[in-house]
Amino acid sequence: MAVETRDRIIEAADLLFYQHGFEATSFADIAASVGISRGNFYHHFKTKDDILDGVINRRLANTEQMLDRWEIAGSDPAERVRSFIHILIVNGEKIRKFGCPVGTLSSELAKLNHAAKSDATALFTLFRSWLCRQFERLGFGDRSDELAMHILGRSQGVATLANAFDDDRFLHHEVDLMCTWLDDQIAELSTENHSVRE
Amino acid sequence: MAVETRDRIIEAADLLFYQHGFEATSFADIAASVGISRGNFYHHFKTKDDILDGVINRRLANTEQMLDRWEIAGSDPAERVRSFIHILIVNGEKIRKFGCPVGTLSSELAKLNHAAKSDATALFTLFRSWLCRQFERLGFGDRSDELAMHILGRSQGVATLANAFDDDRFLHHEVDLMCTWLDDQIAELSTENHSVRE
DNA sequence: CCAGAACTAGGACAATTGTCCCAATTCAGA
DNA sequence: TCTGAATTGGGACAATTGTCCTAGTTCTGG
Repeated sequence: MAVETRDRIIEAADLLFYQHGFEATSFADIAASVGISRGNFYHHFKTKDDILDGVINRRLANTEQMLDRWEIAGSDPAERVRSFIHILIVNGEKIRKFGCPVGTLSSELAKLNHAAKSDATALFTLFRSWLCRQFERLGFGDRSDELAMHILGRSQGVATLANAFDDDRFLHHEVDLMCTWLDDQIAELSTENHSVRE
Repeated sequence: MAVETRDRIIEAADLLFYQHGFEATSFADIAASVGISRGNFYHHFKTKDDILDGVINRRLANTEQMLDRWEIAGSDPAERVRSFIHILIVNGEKIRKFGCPVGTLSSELAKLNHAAKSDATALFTLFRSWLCRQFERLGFGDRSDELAMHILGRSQGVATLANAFDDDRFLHHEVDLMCTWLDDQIAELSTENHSVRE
């Protein structure tokens, strides 16, 4: 069936774009990975940019689904933010090899001046607004987006260095620091509220 | 003279690799930028990888020089670390457009499985050990490398997000946070020392 | 069962890639 | 000034790129 092949192409392209980058991945590479002929591509995707769109949309959908799952998982917002932080460990091996899929794609598209750069940024925005929502529920009000960006940035930096140095210990240590930071923020917030009430 | 041309090639390649990435920059691009013929390249650089080596060595030399300048600038180690943090602001415009030169190159070479990846990591190591030295002088002992990696990671994350969102306010805010973090670390350290003495 | 749509394989196409050669020019040293 | 090395420009080269076409095959709805 058509949809199956299309999905298989996107799935293979997703992986290859992540592992080797968008520019460095050719039609031939994807075709070989899927096991279909190069020419067959044109029927499913008119241009390479179309495949990129497909890949980004797939990532957007998968990410949204993951965040939704965490949201309905019942645990408190702080626990959800911890889930986000722990992606670094869950995907630790891949991150050490290829970096963060979101950050590296965004960087590459920025350099290529690619039209889909804003779509890649939308992936970041998905995490950003989700994190922001969690902080709002924790009572951080206007500071929520700031905190969301902070933790998003921290994980990006950890991914970049863990990749550069292939360092698992660093990754774990920084995850601990981020969790501590989260606890501190929550603790500080509650003392603030106390002093406001008094 | 030969050296002049060679340097002009490396300088142009350095800029293009930073702005558009290594893979996306062709011989023709560099030649056009320098204003010499494509064929003339072969006399100076046998392969594209040779140019990359030249660029990385140039960056290594420039970085070392910059760090040395900061080191002899007389101010205390904390001030030096602040100098490092403020690169994010000094180079803010470029970073928002193209990301961190060190981090993005390192990521790209990791994905390309390129032989020069370790050389790119050496650029990180330059900053890492320099920062480590400053923390040691501040009295952080065994924790110095940890702190160096922490601040290195923070700035990487800030660069990635400032680039993705083209956000100058975020960049400035995070720089402030990093400086505050540094002050806190130093303050905590001095109270620790006090309690040890008592 | 059959017409038309969906799909596939294979290759053509011009453009670009990194690499390389060669003839012309410039330069340095005797 | 003369010689040989260093440098340069203008391509040639095969390989690969993204794009596109065409002729077959498979599938589906009536």
